[in-house]
Amino acid sequence: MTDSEKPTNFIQQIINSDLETGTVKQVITRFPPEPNGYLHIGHAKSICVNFGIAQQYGGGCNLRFDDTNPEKEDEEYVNAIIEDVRWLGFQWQGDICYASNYFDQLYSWAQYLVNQNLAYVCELNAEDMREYRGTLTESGKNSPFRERPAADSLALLEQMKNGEIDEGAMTLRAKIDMASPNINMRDPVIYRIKKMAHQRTGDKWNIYPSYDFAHGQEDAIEGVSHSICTLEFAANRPLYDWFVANLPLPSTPHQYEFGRLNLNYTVTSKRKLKQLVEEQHVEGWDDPRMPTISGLRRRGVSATAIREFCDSLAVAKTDGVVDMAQFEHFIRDDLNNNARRAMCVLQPVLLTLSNYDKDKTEVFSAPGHPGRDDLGERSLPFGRQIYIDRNDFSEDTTLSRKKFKRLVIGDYVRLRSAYIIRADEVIRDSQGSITEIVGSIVPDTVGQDAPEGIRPRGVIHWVSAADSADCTVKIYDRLFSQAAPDSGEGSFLDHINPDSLKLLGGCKVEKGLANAVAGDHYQFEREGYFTRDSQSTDLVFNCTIGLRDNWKA
RNA sequence: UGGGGCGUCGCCAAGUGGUUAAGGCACCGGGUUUUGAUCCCGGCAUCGGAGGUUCGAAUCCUCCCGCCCCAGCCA
Repeated sequence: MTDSEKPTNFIQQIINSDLETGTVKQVITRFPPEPNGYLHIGHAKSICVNFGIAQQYGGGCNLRFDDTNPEKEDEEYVNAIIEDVRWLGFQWQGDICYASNYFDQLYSWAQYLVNQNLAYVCELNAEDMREYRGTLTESGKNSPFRERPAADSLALLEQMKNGEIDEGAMTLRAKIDMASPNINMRDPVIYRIKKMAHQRTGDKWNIYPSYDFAHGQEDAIEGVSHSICTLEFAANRPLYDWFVANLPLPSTPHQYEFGRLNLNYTVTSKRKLKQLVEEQHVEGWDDPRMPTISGLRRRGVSATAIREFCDSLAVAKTDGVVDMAQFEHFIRDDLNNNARRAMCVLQPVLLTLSNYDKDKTEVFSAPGHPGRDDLGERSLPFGRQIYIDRNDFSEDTTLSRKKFKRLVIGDYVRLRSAYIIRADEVIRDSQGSITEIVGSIVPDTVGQDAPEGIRPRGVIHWVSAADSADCTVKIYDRLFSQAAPDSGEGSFLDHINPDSLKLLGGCKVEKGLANAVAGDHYQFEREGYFTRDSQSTDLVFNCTIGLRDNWKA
């Protein structure tokens, strides 16, 4: 779908109307990750939405770290997130923003609220506070500290800030309505004591603002016009608006929520991904089986594919689960159009062409891509001995041509970009397994149609035995064997697929790929799409995704 | 259960009172093909349910059913 055909989503409709009425002059959005984990495919949608809208309306999008909880955050994540956003192809407006840059301002707004008699220092402990909060059906009760004089709260807040109060002993709470049907409005905590160094502000603070007290104000400071987040924050919107209404903010941002991306056969929750990493169910955040941006990148998924996929998703208020096949479609689509072709034999078996001179070699030329001349040509050395895949050979002569379009003893097949050959006999070891196939070429068939009377069953790939490179290939399957690993009884860990990684050693690849670079994409013809693994020094290829395979055996 | 949100083909999703109810994915047929790929052609829903308003409803009203989110000093 092109942009012009794409329907206007509900956020764009709101923006259009804001622009028309003049309530908004310049569209500013933001992508606000908390640096407590790596970005995943779900974030990619949010990134595409936020940066995409800013781009569409000629505005800007901020990259802002919502670093209000030093307990869970780390600089490693900050750096990984920056790299991922950049790799996805987006550029934020101006400098990178941090919630922690606004801590002073936030603190003075907290004092402002106290002075307005709209916040107070509460000494209820966590347990009591829960008790006082009430339940979904019963309203809460006022804290006994609710009517504390502003001057006292101010002094206490200062002591909290200075580290003179124990963690958990006090909080600063907004004074709203303990009887509100929206639990978020029942005097929410806006500052809590955490005597903990922050990765950016060091030990300056002993108290940190809560998400609710920070987010809208950050938006206001940055002039964000449309603060777009996911559905689960909808219940926080009244609180967001309450701060915007009661604080002397430089602008009045608004929050809008859309449905986050869910994909089947995987998990998109930083908490769970972190667990997979920490409990070593995977190699790390960038394990190619992970739905993280870094994992997908290492797997060989292109940024373009991720963007196209995200753009194909609707921005709406429904929260569905997208079929992994839909993502895979965009991965294949991009790779099919852009990946260079190459041949790699995954399970090699030696094939000797008995009628081809021992000392003779030829070099054939094959296109880098069947439909793209700009990808040039590649050279394929050929000789008396080549490797083909064990799966491309059978001794069963009863196999129909339709059912088995590969090499069968006594029959013909086309070697891709080379000769038509025939299989004549097999050589076995003492165990009886095939160690070598002996065959023969049909002369003058390179680049030529099959001669009269010879009908190759199909086309198979191959590689020169003398002039190819050894490599290892990693084939991945879905990390979880259940479509919804999250749901149901038990842990999502119970549904980890034990066979999600298959390691194939001793593969043979075209010599030209011996120096392949991680991030370059290849289609190993008749197999799938691959990229060199960035974490190995040896020649290791990760299978990004297999080719579509429509034939039914 | 109180509040908020959502229910259109297996999945995603257009649709905002009058359309043969878009499109994509998946799937099923067929064609092309030196990749069983790509590509091409064709097939594939009466809109959660029941009432009602209307000449006319997926679109409006009523009731019902189902799913998601909120009771962190997480975000």
